Amino acid sequence: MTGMEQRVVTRSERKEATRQAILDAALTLSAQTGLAGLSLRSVAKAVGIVPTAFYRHFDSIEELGVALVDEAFASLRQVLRDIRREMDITRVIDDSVTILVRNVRERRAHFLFIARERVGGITAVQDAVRHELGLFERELAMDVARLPGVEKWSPEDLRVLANLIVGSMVSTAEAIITAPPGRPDLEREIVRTAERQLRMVVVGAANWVSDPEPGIDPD
Amino acid sequence: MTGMEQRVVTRSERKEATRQAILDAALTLSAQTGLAGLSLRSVAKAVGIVPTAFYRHFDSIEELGVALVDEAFASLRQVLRDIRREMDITRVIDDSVTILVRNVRERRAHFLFIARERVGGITAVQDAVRHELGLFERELAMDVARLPGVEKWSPEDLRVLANLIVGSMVSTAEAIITAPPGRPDLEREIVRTAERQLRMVVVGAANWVSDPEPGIDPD
DNA sequence: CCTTTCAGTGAACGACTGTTCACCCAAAGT
DNA sequence: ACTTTGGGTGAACAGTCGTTCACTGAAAGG
Repeated sequence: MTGMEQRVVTRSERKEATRQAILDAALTLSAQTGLAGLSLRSVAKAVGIVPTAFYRHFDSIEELGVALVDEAFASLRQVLRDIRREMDITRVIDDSVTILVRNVRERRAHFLFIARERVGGITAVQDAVRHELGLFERELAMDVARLPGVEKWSPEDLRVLANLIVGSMVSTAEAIITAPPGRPDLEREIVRTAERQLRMVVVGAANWVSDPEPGIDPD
Repeated sequence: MTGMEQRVVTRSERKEATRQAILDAALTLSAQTGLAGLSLRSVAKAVGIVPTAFYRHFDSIEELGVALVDEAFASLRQVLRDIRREMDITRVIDDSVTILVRNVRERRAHFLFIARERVGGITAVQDAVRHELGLFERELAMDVARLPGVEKWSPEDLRVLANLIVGSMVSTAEAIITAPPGRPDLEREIVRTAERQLRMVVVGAANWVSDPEPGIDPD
């Protein structure tokens, strides 16, 4: 470091910047082709380096995929953690939807990546997404169990309700991702729909009575 | 035609058989690589013909993709039509889920294809799926509007409810597709969950009151 | 100042892609 | 019986893919 204000860019800083540029370019490009259709040469061209220079930062294309998955999953875990933390009984719905929408909007590329690879990617990535959502679903079921009125619910009903909520959140996230950017009116419409749907679900849950023993419905 | 019982396979029959074999192989192979990752040579090898023979049946790979989309969409429209037709007020839920599950199971490859291309494919296919689901959602909203107890609902609430139901159905279909084949126990668990979720939604709908004018909830 | 380190370069590899062409030969038409 | 039709064949094309290699030139270390 010099005493001057002028910034001296060290070599490792330049390297890290290039590595991040590769990750950013790969994330952008994979939005159109998918992770499987990602091309080393297209990434290199987008970054502004020659294809072989890529190997100074990653051992292979596959390792780049792993790094992308890690980066995107950090965003996914972040939003799930935020939603779980802000569990205020009085305003769960509005807060949850707000947090979800804000995170998806801010890290749009990451969630687009996850949404794509969740169903279209290689099996390992699909399983990882499912595992993450499954964990959140169980935690959510525990949170919901503490709400008043559901103390007498069967564990299975709790799980089914949590599954319904998570599914609705996935739908909402997909809707936001799919909506063209720079259209706040469409986004607010999605938010309104999501909130109303969650409210309907909650009303349904409030009027729900768990069967203590499963049996055939009497006609 | 001979008077004998022996089957004489005409040339056009052989051609149609090969064409269908190409479609089947493409559907199977695209389940692992996606439509974008489909390779002409891999399809030809699976069918048992030389790569160039492919062009006796399709003008290009892109046209094969279009044919696959058409084939899969026929299955999608079929299940949506079936569900809408069997709208019996007393047993909507069980019937709907049963029809959905049966169709998805029987045409598993088609729905896997749609699920993949719905989020991962090229924009045209994505828009086509969204359009199809949007049509069904509107029709479903009209059907729901005729059920007792929802006559005084606002049109927007009807649309939101239909959107929630469609979303739940998409989740259920994805769950069935994702579940490993030959596991009827997992499948029945998915069916149970789907039915229970729809029942919760219906209970929520039954106890829902549309706001005539949107306003802030009184604390 | 001299040496070492190393991100980036450019050529080359084998394998793969979609597509075209001339050719073959059995079935269909006359 | 002769001709035409047409699905299937095999070679070849230009292009892309991921990856390896020897090399350069400037920054970092001594």
